[in-house]
Amino acid sequence: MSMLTKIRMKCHECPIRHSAVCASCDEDELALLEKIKTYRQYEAGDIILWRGDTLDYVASVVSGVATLGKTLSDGRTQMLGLLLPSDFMGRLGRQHIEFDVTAATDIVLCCFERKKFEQLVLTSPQLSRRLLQMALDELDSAREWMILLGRKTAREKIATFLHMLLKRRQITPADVEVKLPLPINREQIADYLGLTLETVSRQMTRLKSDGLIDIIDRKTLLVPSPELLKNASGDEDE
Amino acid sequence: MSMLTKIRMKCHECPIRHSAVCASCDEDELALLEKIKTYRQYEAGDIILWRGDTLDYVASVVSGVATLGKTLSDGRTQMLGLLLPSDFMGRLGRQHIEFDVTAATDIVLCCFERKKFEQLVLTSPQLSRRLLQMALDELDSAREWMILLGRKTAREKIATFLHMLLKRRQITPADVEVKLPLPINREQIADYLGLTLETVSRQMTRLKSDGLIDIIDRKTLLVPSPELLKNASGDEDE
DNA sequence: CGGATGATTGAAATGACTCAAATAAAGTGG
DNA sequence: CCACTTTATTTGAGTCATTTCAATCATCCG
Repeated sequence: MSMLTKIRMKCHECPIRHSAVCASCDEDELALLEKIKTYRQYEAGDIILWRGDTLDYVASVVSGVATLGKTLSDGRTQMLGLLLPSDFMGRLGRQHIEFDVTAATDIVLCCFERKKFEQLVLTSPQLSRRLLQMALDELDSAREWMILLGRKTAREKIATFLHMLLKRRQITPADVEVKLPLPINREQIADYLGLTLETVSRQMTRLKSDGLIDIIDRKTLLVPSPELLKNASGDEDE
Repeated sequence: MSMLTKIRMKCHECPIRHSAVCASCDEDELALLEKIKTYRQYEAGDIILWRGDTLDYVASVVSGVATLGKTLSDGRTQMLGLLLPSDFMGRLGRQHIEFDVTAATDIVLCCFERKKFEQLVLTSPQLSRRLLQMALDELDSAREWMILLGRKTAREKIATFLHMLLKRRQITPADVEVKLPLPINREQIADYLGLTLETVSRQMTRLKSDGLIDIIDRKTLLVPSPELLKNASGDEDE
């Protein structure tokens, strides 16, 4: 991990001010958070936390992408979540982390010392309510992913993944061509979807030849119609 | 759903008093809960909630087993969780439920009117903390299941499932023969593990011929050594 | 006993995997 | 800026685990 320019930022100017764990905090609570926060940066590929590490900090992703994963003893790896800007990492009331956290791209974290943060949660109903809400949201997406892992075909998995990225990026009209940057490589996609990287590659070229996506380069796709992608994802129309 | 004898019970006598959502409530809070609770019973096979139903109640499982599942438009089903005694069902702040909830066995629920319960949560830090803790625990187990669904072999899936049932039932010494009742049938196991019922059946007979389990009848196994089962589950020793 | 439902077993098909090789893109250092 | 190495991705051919479809067996229950 190399040293980069230290970041300082006021919470008011923070890009995730209204979507992160602090979203529903008022000015007073924000001031308290401001006092205990520090920014940290990691470069793509850096391990942020190893499974079993002591959890001295909890953090919000400010910019960049991290992955949450676990590896079985024989090397099989399953990614359990992508941490995108405004996502929260770290579990309250737990000394040790259960998973490996890795920086998929260069990333900036807004870190809070765990003990102090927990203290704050006890006194701030806003914060604890927001935390519960975020945990429940995470639970919902974990369950969505269980359906994907357990029941979807390789093609549906890829389509779901891409459509999910699309949704998380921005609100886009369903029928307009969109450029979609991929934050992770084929192997990581495979680990996220419970596939091999070869299958990921094959299914992506298949989606391409079916006209659902266009591959500009390794890390950039063009999606002519998000709607079509969704239709290929196996989800019922909601 | 047939009418059974109405149940009444004092919270003090409740078998899940110290493990359910009310676990860390004090006497005062308990008294408030007592006022808004009602018991409901369902028979094995009853649908407790359909996806999309209005969520008027939240509830704890007192006895019996329920399943939480979702079905894709073409009929593929994935079970997302087993609700065992002391588990909580219902999501705060949500009008509608996302999943189907089905009684796998005869079941007794301790129900709270959602609105009143949410009111109570706002005023009881004990309750809201416990709720957060339970949500995080559920998140952990959903993630464990993601590893199972994404990366484990059929055999490992069955072994993991059986070992999980064993763990949830009671604290048993790892090397003593245990009787293990199965709360769900082969098809439901298949839906839980992302398999077909034929594969479940085949792998169970294989585990039997390997001496890891003994099949007493459809719904009852004998596990000579939980430790051996764990070894077959693919999890690293923790 | 008979009929229904649940579980097992068999044979064949298949989707995804493994292993291996070929391309493509991204660094690296002169 | 170009050869060279390294890493990421694609493509191919063959294999294998699980599924699918079909039939049999077992168990439960009126």
